[in-house]
Amino acid sequence: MSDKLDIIRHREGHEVLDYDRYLQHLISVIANRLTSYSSSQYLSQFGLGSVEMRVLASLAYKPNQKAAEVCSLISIDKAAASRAMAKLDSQNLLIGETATPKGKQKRWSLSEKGWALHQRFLDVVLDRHERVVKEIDESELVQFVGTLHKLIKNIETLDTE
Amino acid sequence: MSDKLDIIRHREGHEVLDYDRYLQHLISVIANRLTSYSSSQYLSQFGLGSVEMRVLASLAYKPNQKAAEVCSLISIDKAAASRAMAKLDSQNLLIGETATPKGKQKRWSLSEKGWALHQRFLDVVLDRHERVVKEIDESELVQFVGTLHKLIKNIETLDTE
DNA sequence: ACCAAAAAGTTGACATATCAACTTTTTGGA
DNA sequence: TCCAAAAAGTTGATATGTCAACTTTTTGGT
Repeated sequence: MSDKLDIIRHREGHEVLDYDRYLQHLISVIANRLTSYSSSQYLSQFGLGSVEMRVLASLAYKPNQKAAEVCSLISIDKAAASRAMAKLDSQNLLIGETATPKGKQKRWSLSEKGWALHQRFLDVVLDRHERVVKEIDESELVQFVGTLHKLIKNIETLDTE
Repeated sequence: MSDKLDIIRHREGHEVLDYDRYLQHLISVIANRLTSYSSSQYLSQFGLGSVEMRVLASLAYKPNQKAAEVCSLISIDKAAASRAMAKLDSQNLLIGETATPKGKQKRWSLSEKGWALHQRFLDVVLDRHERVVKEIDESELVQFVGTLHKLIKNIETLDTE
């Protein structure tokens, strides 16, 4: 048991959570707000939700990927990816190429239309990001991102201990 | 336009998101994993979900609160709070007291049974927290929490600009 | 005390995230 | 080449988070 950054306070004889220090709470509040706000931006501006836009962005980042590789890159469930890619494909935002002429499974990339949407998406992402990190200087952000990566590493082993 | 901690990379003539630096992505991955893992812990151990447990914990932190005050403290929607409190109350985990004998709206606190469950909840929270922050030292966590609070402040004004 | 307005709470709907079960496709050994 | 096993993908279900519409309760002015 470590006493570093104690997340327990005492109140009238009871132990209670200290919300101001409880990482999971703080992180979840931020993530929920960001996801919700982004989703409403994407839906109103592009007619697609945040899942679809994240998949699209992942295929810009790394084209010619299988569905499973998209899942791995952006930490999304294969069920969500399946539905999102079906929707993107139905709107001709993707190009799917099979390894052989008779193959069924495809590697996906963005179509022209997909790339055009991706550029508009980036504009929205950057504008929002600027507002989110406003008045936080670069060195602090670098440190912060470093800690996020450490947390992700710890979280990967959560259910194996 | 600021160039601090650029979240855009260039790849084959295209601008793409740099996932390793894109805060929203990193934060969401952590929050989703933590919420999902916590929820399964609470459901299997207590038969209640994370929404119910968060409301319970908030009434430990600050007893004798109205539903709206619970919402404000833990940043939860009043719809979710309404459903969670109905469930907690149905299991006799709460005590509700009206301001006057004929009043209808109640201020909520934990019952004996509620406090007992809260103690078990804290054990689970602390165990998980230890694993999440493993090998990250206190000064780094203090800095990290400071940045989280700055982000929360920025996020509060997201839709007003 | 009454009533209109405000606040609080409830209910239904939908987006996101995840799991489990099932189907389809691919892979690799005989 | 054939087939069993593995991998990949699809579909349905459920938990969380949020919004909007509606109902109930409280508040405050007369």
